Amino acid sequence: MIRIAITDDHPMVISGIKNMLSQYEHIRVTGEYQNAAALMEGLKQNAPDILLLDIQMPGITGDEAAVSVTKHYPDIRIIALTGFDTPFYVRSMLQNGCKGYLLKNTDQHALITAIEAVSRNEQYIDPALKEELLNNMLRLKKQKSSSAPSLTRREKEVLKLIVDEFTSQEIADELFLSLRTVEKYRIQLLQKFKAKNTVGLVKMALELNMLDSSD
Amino acid sequence: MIRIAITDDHPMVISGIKNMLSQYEHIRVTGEYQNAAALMEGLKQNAPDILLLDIQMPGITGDEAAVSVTKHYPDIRIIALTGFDTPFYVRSMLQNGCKGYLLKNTDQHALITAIEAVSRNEQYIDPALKEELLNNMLRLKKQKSSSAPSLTRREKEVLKLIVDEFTSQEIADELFLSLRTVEKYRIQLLQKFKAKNTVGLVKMALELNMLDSSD
DNA sequence: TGAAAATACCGTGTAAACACCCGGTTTTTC
DNA sequence: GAAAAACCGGGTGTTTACACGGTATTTTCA
Repeated sequence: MIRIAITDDHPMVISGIKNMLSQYEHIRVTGEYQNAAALMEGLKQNAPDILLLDIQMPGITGDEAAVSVTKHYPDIRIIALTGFDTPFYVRSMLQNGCKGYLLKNTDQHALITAIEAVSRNEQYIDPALKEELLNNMLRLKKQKSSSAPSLTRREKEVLKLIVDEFTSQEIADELFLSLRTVEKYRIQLLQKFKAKNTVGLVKMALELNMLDSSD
Repeated sequence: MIRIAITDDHPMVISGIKNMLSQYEHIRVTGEYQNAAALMEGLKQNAPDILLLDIQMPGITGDEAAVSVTKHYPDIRIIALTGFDTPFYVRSMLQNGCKGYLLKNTDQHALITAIEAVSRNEQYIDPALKEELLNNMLRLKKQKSSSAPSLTRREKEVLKLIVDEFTSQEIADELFLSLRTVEKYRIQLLQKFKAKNTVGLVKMALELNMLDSSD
């Protein structure tokens, strides 16, 4: 017997999910909430095994709600519900303790599959969303790397060591250069990246993936 | 008519690919090379439309070769070939101009699909590899976030501003604190993250995704 | 082959970061 | 209601980063 709570600010969604689940005898909906406050109240009385949680609710964002729930009820497994237009939140949600991720336009089969997978403590992510996530990741990186300034061999070497938390003196020792020379490269890097300080440099270097072995 | 060149240090692989492609009349193998030097020589004489490129070759790494080829021959579309054990390189390869990514144990159908997709200038990544990539990404992040130190409200605020390239004085002005107080938080952060300097701090903060809106 | 870029070095100076020390109040937590 | 943690501030000093100036040799590439 799997007990399920649903939280969504649209009553129609709740109704739809209940209808989809109604024919399964081993699944019972034990709570319905239309906002985060009602959810937290309800959990005190009756904690479910699985929580279907909308990530777009008025007042509180999904990841905040997820963090709050997992903190107080670590045994509740959360399946995030969302529209197709929010791949941005997915990673954050999964890191905040969600075991599953479903699209709202999912069909009955996927819903049951997700619930049963998560109740076995497995992860379930909607296949369409998986695809979207991966493409997002790759596309994002490629766009960014196109705007990366071109660095010389020495600049790259120095940058790598900066990212590895070397000081200028340590870099000088490592590359057999004078301190001044290294400091000059630092400033050149700052200018090329239009960064204000080393922090900006490191962020750019990491985002643009400029630290690979390639040339 | 699609012209294809193959570069792999294992003659058997080259032979296998040629055999798989032999029955397709619109595909012709126009070059076979067993190392990067031979490849670069061959391209001068006879540039193909598509290059099947092994990423594990003696002397030169795949991404170096890919960069070199795309630089001199931007019209050649590269499909990277690899074993299953190198998800690490995939992202780097795709950023270095590869349009496709195939596993060496791929079957004939996938090979043709990839070649035709890439010749239409689309991207093709082996489905199994896609799955692996995504899991790697998620798993990596989750492991890391479990080892994240817990920060207080102020520490998080200061950390965010540090990552935004604020100096201590600017942070003090922003949060209406004294310079000394901010410097103290900086040192606390360094200790909590076991970082050597601000660079380490920023790297950890970015990797651990500690800059979300959540509390 | 000649201009441009990359490499390497130096002088001088200010601003920022880092590292210790110390004191106190307020809020959280058990 | 006591203990712990978070909060806020200060003193003093060293190290590092950043900024501006300069010269000279080598490499790269059109």
